[in-house]
Amino acid sequence: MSDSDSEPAGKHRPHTGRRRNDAAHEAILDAAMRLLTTAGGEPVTVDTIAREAGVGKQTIYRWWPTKGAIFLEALTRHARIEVPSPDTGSLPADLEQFLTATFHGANEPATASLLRTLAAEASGNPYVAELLREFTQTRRDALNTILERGQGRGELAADTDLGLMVDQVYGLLWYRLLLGNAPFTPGLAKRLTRTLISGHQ
Amino acid sequence: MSDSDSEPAGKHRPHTGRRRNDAAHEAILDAAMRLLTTAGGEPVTVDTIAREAGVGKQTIYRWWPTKGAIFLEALTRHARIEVPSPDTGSLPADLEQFLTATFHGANEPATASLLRTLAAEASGNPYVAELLREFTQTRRDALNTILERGQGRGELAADTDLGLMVDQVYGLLWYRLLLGNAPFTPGLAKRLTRTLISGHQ
Amino acid sequence: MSDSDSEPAGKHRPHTGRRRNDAAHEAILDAAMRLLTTAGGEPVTVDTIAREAGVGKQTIYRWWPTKGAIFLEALTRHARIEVPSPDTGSLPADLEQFLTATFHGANEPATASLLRTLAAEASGNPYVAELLREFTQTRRDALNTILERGQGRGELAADTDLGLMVDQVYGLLWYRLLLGNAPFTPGLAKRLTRTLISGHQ
Amino acid sequence: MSDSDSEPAGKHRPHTGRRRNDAAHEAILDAAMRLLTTAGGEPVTVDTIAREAGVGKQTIYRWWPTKGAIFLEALTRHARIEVPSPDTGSLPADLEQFLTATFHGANEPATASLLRTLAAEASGNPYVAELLREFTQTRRDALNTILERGQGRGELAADTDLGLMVDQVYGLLWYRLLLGNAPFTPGLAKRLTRTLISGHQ
DNA sequence: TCATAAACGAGACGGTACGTCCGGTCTTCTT
DNA sequence: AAGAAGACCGGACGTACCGTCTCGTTTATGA
Repeated sequence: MSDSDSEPAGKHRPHTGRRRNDAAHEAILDAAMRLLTTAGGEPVTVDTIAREAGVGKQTIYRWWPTKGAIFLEALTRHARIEVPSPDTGSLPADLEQFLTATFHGANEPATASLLRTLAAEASGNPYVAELLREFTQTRRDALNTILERGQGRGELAADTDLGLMVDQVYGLLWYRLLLGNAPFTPGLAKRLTRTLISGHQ
Repeated sequence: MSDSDSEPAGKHRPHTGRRRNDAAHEAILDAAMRLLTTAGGEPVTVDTIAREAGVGKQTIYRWWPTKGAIFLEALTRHARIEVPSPDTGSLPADLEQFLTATFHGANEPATASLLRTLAAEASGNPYVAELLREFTQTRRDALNTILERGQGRGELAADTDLGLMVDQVYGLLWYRLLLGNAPFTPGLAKRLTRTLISGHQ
Repeated sequence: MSDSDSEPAGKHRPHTGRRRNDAAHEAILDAAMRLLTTAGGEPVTVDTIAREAGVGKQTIYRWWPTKGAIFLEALTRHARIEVPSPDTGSLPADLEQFLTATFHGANEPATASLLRTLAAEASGNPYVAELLREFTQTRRDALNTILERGQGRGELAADTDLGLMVDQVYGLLWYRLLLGNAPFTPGLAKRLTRTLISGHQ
Repeated sequence: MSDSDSEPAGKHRPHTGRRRNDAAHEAILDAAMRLLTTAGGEPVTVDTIAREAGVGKQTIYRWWPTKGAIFLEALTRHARIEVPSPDTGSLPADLEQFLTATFHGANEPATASLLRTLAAEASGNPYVAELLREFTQTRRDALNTILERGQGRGELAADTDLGLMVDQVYGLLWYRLLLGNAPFTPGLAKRLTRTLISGHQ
């Protein structure tokens, strides 16, 4: 008694009531991804996700404000295999490694579906757009760090617009992902690396 | 049939039935664009377009198979100010001119809204996706022509992957358009031109 | 042309647009009744009605504000077989005839289901309650007319509370209907007639 | 194990554990009635009752199987002021006394709300319907006893259908309660008494 | 005095129905 | 035949409520 009463920092009550069911949480994310990849033509519905996850719709809306938010969390969870931030001492090597990993990830059907769907949800739903922006920002930051290191070593001109380089990378990625006009072939990372670096020296 | 076709002088054809009303046609496209640009948060509905254009819904579906198709025609009409295919004899000059015009167009709020909306419609509607792909292809072809001319003059390496270059341009365009993380500043065309060419020499 | 133009009172436009689909209208009422009678335990859903009627849910909500309103219209349509207002010159004869018809109607499973369901909807939905009140009022009026005639002939005491008599009739009806503790047997009309009249002489 | 199993005389299971909280019990019934009478338009929810009573929902469902059961207990508790079973030796006197008490109870707003709500819950929930039937049965029995006594004294014809008389009383009661078309005025008991008895002599 | 057991407030959960919204089609009358 | 008006089917949306299921806490025994 006196313990809890005297608890000086006693800021927030210890949470009473049933706690969030992590199994349901996971089941929802799993179901969302599974449906995205399996259902080729994909009006993936909230009801569908709920049924597939064996979950009540309310449970979804309790934790995610929007369908897009579900997909985004599925994406971040799926992509937790961290983007590498290689530091070999050589910009071309670092960059190629980064690009290889990035394009490899984008080649996974699940990831590709998620990104496509998220882009669709983001338009027309500012909240999802913001979430997506935050997600991409961490990727942009990682790439930017690599470039800055190279620039520090003189591998890029001092006045190089690093933001432009980053956009060229992710622009290519999203463009091919969304328009689907060309695949991410194995040699692409090396070719893009060469092009970017010699373009910005 | 032959009646209407042979009707060059178009004198007095019995012609029962009303002819296509071009005013309505235009009103629809105008309304679509107006709604896209004005309505900040934009569930631009077909009903809304119809009402705004003072037109029956059926009149819309008589001429366009899908909501996305309306937007696409609005886009092409709006962008009929033809993309230039400059031929100055110098690749850097040609390219910069092309990019300047392209980025200038993308900076118009109406165009930007249209492209964003179309991207959204395209996902989940394969037909619109195809239309959009056709639209972009003409742009890609124009750019490709410029690049081939430069390559013919030795301004690009013989083994340059022109498709990659094109994707780098349009990737940047769509990326900044959709993610909205950076604007199309005046100097961008020149900077990108320099970067691309020296990257692919 | 001139007909409609010359229409002198021509107050309101002649109604443009597609007209209400009477087939759908009927199908909905039919489906509602069919479901009520067949589905023994009957949370008859709006979706169910829509599906059974082969109709979009919106079509239902366009014309009826509430589920209860559907049932009420189904009831009035079903009960249009007018309550008789017999006038034989003898109150006992008139009353017995009226009661026989009334109890006969209440014995139909469809009617009984409708009345039970409506009573349920009426509680908790004031609008339906009002509709139901209006419906019952016409029945009360019919009975009241019969009684007044008898009273005019001296078959009932001049100070008889006719409202009470009416309530005794319909009270019995609804009570047995809702509580279901006793059926409407053939002799009931005659017995109730005798009781009421000798009770109010 | 064998301990508890072998316990054949199973006399007094000691009952360890916290005991039922009567304060909560009462709070729930109070809250239910308060909400029914105050909340004019009344989707009186279980969650609402729980919050109003300062009680967890489980505490409600531990003691009552259904929302309707709560209301029914609230009703019985509220109506424990026992229905009198007067025995003055005169049927008219007994009956008038009984009716006066009954109508008086039905005039209380709380009782009226409870009965209306219970009628609603009973439809669509057979269990509540059964509970309600049991409740009304005790009232019917009381009235029936009075009538039988009178019949024994020759105040009613020997072949009188007592069940019909009872239904006439409770029919009137429920009808006016549910339809609300007429109040329970002070003179009603006397008038109904006279009518019923002279109707069934 | 402590272990066991039940009841408690809180609140998340699965499920079902609700009433609304939109896309694309169909129907009516007018032009 | 084409147009404006607007009803239609289908199907997803997000909310509300019911009755169940955990949590951690509190209160009563019996060992």
